Amino acid sequence: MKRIAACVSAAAQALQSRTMEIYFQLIRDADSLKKACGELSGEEYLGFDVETTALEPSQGELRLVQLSNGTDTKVIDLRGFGGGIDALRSTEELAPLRSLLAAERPVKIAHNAKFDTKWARHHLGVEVGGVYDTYLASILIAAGEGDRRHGLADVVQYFLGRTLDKTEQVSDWSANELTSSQVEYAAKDAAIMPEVRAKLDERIVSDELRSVMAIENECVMPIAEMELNGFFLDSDRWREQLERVKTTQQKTADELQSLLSAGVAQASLFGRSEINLDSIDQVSQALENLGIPIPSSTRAWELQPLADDHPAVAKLLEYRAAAKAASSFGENILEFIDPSTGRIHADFRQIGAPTGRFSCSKPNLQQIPHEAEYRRCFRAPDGRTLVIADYSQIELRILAHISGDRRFIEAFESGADFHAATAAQIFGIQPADVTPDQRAFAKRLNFGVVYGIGAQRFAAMTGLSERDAEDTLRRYFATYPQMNEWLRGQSKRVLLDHSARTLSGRLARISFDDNDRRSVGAAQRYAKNMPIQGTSADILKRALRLLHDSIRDTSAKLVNIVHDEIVVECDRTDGERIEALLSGAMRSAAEEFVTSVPVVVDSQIADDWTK
DNA sequence: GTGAAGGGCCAC
DNA sequence: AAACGTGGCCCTTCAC
Repeated sequence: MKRIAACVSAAAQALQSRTMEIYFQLIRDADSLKKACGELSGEEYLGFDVETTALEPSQGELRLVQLSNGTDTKVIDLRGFGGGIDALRSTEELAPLRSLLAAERPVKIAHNAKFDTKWARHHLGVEVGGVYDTYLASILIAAGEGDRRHGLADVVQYFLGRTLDKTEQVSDWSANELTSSQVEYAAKDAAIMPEVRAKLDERIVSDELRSVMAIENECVMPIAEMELNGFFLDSDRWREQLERVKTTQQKTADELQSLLSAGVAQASLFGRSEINLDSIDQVSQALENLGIPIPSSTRAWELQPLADDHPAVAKLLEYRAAAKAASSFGENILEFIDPSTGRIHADFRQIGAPTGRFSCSKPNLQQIPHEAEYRRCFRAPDGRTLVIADYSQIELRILAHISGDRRFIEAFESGADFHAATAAQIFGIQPADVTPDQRAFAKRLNFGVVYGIGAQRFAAMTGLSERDAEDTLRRYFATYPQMNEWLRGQSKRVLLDHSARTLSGRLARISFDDNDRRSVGAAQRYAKNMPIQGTSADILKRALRLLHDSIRDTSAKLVNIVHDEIVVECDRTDGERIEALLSGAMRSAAEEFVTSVPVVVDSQIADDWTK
């Protein structure tokens, strides 16, 4: 065994520097691997890290796997195993490593474990069991406060007061012979993890975040798998749709150009004006030249009222819609199709928002327009089918449960049309007598309340006078007194404890400027919304774990999630069975948190992602 | 050329 | 011109 004394510099303010001794063993053969895995298998926790030649598992080589109990570190060079990277998945030589990784104990500690587990899953064919993600732990502890970064070096600096050298991270991991500096770096990264975990976990415990930490850790592998699975996009269908959009855009662009240049006498001499239709400045100027009163912004909801009287405004709105479709939902998405799988492997951030919601990018599969023309392009490949399930009004159910509001709960218990039921309660009429207008009204109120809407905004939204809007909100809250109490309580409490929590205990630290009414108001609205939005995220994450476990040995693969919706792909013959497993997992997850209101999951089996 | 900020708009 | 919450992406504009 090689012994290296690695000097790790202490925090600047420390009085003495500290020397940490790292023992590591470089493993390149089956016998040593078996022995090493045996030595580590009794540990409760192991630092786990990998070094790779690319960022995407399908595009590179898994070169090193490091495992460490903190003092004894094994650096496994996979170059020597199984005769090439394509054979790693099946080679018997790696069986001891696979079973160590697959076991629930020892728990594997990794920083952004999604990355490491994806590589293990893709190249070693193993699902990593028992994960502790120090990256997610750091984010949970920060709870949205401050602009701290959460890279491993940042976390080590912040929590251990030491500086971690990451310069070798981007070195050449494909070289035949790795340098001693590379191997040492690899060893150190894994070796430090148990200590990082211990330190972070003290905070997890003292901040009462154990329960939400468990939810996050157990969600890592489902998300890793989902990203590896990818979502099939029919590029022919997408191109057809894109052609239609482009034609519309071209046509509306031409029409808008001529309408706008009418205000400028000499503009259309050569048939084309030089107005950039994507420039707010130029378009506003042109509208002004036409004598059209320009609102202080040119957002759609501002322009809409002017559209009836001014054809140029109507055309502008039409153009904007087409331009948006052609840019945000155009050619670019096709570039994300991985040539080796023919599918889109988007990047999901597990704690994308401090509320706990996921975010998604490259591309953002959570903002694909709802219209069937777009959604039908995401489909099951031949022989497969999609199973789509979403929670019915989950946020309103959470609000009903959290606040314990009797009448709001009753509106759900009736099992009838929820918005109609609330309309009946608000207007004091029989459910059968609710008009479509009244129902739409109640619907907007119900959703507005979740976001802490005020009378002013509600008035603008509905066309009511501000007085009438106030009256309506008053009547709404008089109808649901316990909900009103809860919302007011959140408003009040945030001023004292500067935080809010979800039902899993997920924490949001909320700062505001006492002297700034807008800042206080924003904090109060956030304190009302965060527990609701965040509990919904808790539920989805819990559902993903239950689903993951229940479809493990089936043909089903998780392919997308959108806040309250899960999309699974499976063999055609499996559809009904998987639909039952999916809606069962979702219902069970929600019922762990929401007990005083029925939970409803709508599901269907479909060839494509339309409803 | 690159990057940040602002405006706008898609999703839930 | 949003005092309705959470994101990401595209475009223009402007600074370096």
